[in-house]
Amino acid sequence: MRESKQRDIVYTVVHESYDHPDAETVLLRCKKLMPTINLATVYRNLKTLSSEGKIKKISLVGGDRFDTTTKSHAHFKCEKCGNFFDIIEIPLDKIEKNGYKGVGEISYAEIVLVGLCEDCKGQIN
Amino acid sequence: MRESKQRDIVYTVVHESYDHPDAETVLLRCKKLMPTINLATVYRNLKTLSSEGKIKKISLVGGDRFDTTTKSHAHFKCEKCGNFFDIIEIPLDKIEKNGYKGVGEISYAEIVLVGLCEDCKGQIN
DNA sequence: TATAATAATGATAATCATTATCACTTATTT
DNA sequence: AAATAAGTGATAATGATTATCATTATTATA
Repeated sequence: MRESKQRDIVYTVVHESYDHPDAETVLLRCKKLMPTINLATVYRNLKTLSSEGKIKKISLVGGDRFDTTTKSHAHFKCEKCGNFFDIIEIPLDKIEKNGYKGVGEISYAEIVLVGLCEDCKGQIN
Repeated sequence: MRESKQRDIVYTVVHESYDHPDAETVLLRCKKLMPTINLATVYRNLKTLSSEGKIKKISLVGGDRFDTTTKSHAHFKCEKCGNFFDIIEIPLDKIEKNGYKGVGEISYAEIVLVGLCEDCKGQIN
């Protein structure tokens, strides 16, 4: 694996974003740092960084999202406004590892809790 | 909402499948019951049934999957062989509902545990 | 029960996210 | 500094899903 300015930029952008951007958004933010950077390069590096474990990919309806929190944590999605954010880490052992038929070993959990965010719950409509 | 043989068939197929089929697989199974049924119709009805809450859509890398278990339950995906199945229901209250900043109300959880299935764990390689 | 109104279908084009290709550029090795 | 090959940019291709639209089928009503 060789160094590349583009890959560094993609990592920096994802690492400094706290809103779980999708690939298109990552591209836009990268362009502020390097206007010539290409969409394919962003996808390529999102994939590379993801398989290296340096960033985390969250598969979601409407496209993948990315963050850099390496610890296993859950995401919350508001059904109403679409707001999407982290919730504090859920320890894996809370989801008992044993007793599930067919499961050998759990390495990580993808947890998306869906409901209403505080703001939407407070609204009349 | 009017009745349609096609929608009934799509529902029946999803309901009687225990392997979380994707849209293409649902189409193939529907064709056994109605050879003229169309892919667009399958997609349309998967969406309709899903927003009605009659079937459940699981967003996953490599395309959406469907099942009819309405109760909140978790899915397990083997990293090695791709095997994908339900694990017994995880009660929502085990994931404490309170104390997460910004979360108003949780209606359901999408939980995918990723790891190795029993068979793959047992293998040498 | 025939007819009108309109929801659903089938066929297919369009869209959207993502991946593949390939000539060119750049980082690293010698 | 030249050789090697990984990485990039531009763009075509792919695969899943959605939109369009003429035709068909379901339901309400005369």
